[in-house]
Amino acid sequence: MKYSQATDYALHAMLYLVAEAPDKPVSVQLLAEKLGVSQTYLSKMLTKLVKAGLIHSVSGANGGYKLKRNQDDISFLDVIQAIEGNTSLFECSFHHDSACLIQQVVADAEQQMMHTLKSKKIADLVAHIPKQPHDRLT
Amino acid sequence: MKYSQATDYALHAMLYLVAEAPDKPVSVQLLAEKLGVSQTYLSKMLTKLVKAGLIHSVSGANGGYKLKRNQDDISFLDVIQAIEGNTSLFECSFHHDSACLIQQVVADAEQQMMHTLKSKKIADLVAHIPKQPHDRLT
DNA sequence: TCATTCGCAGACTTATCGTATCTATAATAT
DNA sequence: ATATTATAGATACGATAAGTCTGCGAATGA
Ligand code: SF4
Ligand code: SF4
Repeated sequence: MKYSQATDYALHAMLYLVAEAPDKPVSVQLLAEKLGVSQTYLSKMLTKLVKAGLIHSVSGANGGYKLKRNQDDISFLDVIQAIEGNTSLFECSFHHDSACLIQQVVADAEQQMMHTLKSKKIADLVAHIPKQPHDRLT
Repeated sequence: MKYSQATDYALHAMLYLVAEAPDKPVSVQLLAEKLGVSQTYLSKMLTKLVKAGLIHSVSGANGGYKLKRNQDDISFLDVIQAIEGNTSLFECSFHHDSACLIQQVVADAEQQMMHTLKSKKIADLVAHIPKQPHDRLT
């Protein structure tokens, strides 16, 4: 049970967008090269980020992606949920009359995690990184 | 990104073991019937619980499974980790020199969740359930 | 205007993992 | 001994993740 690799890519891409050029659009070509992943595949994740309202896309020549909100508003939770969805870790297919106590317990615990992930902003990491998020090799 | 259905089965099985017969062994046949899942499949999860030290198995006629520890010592986290493993939600394949800040953030958040799951005991739910954990239908 | 550059969307293939079954084996009570 | 029960391995199936290919539409600039 792990976050998908797509989340990994998305986090690194956001990290780059925040650290490098908050205003100027960055092409998927450059991002894909930095992360060592194909353009078409990475674009799927970036599109998800767009639909989640985290970034903004501009078509045409010299286009690319740039941040939509203030960079301090973008949390880890935002990125993770944009990719992984916002379904609970525990969801039973069988619905019965009384409320499910098991789901309740897991949901409560998950809420703790989400709270922490929401408080952590992408920009928080940038400060600790010398120049820019390193290129991924794998 | 969801817990596997096996975790669902394991939780319900543990719930039954705690609620019904903490001492007398319960056969996988009975448990499987209650949960609506095949014996051979459920046995795999129960074996994992055995290896995790949560329950004890006794072979032979009138055998089955019974709790190993005190029932108040068995937390949700114990069961979940027995099935899902204890790997972090976020693990990058690429290891570089400096520590990974992303993994750090997610691990911290996950720790919050684990703390809650550890404080919640299986026995806590039994008190709220009228007679016994209901049979699963699906 | 026209061609180039770019993001977007859908169909598609492949790999991986969860789910589930079957069978054989070992251990224990009667 | 025989029936009963857990355990382990091999195997098959299905769902989802991972990745590719292709065409379309929007914007730029020459
Ligand atoms: S108690 Fe919760 S997990 Fe169990 S069958 Fe009911 S809804 Fe599903
Ligand atoms: S920063 Fe972390 S997630 Fe990114 S490549 Fe390095 S180890 Fe992997």
